[in-house]
Amino acid sequence: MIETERWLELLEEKGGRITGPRKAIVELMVKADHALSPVDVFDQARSKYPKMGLVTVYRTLEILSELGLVERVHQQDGCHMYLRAANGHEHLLICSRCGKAAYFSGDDLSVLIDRISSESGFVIQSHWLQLQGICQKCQPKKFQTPIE
Amino acid sequence: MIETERWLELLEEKGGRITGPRKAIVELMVKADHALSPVDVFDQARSKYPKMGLVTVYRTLEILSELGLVERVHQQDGCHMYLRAANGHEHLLICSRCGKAAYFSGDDLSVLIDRISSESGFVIQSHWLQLQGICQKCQPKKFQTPIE
DNA sequence: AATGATAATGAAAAACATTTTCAATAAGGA
DNA sequence: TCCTTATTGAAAATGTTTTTCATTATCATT
Repeated sequence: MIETERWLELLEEKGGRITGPRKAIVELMVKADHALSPVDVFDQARSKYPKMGLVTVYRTLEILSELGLVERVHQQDGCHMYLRAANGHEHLLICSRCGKAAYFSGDDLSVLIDRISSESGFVIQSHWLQLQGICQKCQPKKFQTPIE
Repeated sequence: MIETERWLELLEEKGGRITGPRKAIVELMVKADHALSPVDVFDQARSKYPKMGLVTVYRTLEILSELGLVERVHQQDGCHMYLRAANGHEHLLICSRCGKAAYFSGDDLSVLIDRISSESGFVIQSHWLQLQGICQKCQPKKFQTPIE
């Protein structure tokens, strides 16, 4: 649970208060290994903090996002899921069926980025590399009709 | 305008009808070099087809998207812009200020993908590589990167 | 421990974005 | 030209996110 503490300390350093709803959301996001929508977070967090409001989930995800601890996940069927942010040069590998997340590193895009920068005249600010696939658990079900 | 014809032919082959609203939207998307929201498309397309409804824009973008001709653009401040889809192994370079799009190629992620696939157990379906930056027009002059 | 300033909360309402419904229209084969 | 049916626009519905505001709770200061 050391990671939870770290997130809460960062929140505090930024001038935020540590509250019940925030603790519940942080605990949940720290250990989430599947992308979660605000409503997913809301539902799960209410078991720890039943008075939780959905608005607080939105607000807390925004703060965690500003702190770089959480990131919105981009998927072909929408972009309203959240996940622990990638650290350093990690990139996301995500299951397009169940949202299971894995992180990988090992690419080196710096040469490419330098080249594109000078060819295009753009000042490159960030890059985004993500792999979509089907995780092991979902593979036997690959040919089933997707859940609606 | 040969590209416009190609899009319309693909639409027709798919069993769709070629209509005024669709022609207006296709012409616009073919030559768009900035990411456009459905409302942007709506506004621009109405100059060619004043009766255009916003719903038709949504529907047409969806069809063009199914045909692989148009793609939703993912940006940190939202994912409701559209752009001509990348062809083949092209990837998108987008200005985070004005939405100006450029495409690049020259990466080879296949080795990385094979490695991640076997390490993670995921069956990799697709990959997304995108660079975010500031285009030349949006840069303060003193920071401009000269094009080579 | 009690106090007080104010940050954070939840509920309701508002603001957006997108989709569905449906009657009227128009595309394009017969 | 006719006829079938895909397409359209308007309105309503749906879904997501943000704003507003009165109440509550945190935590620095006593």
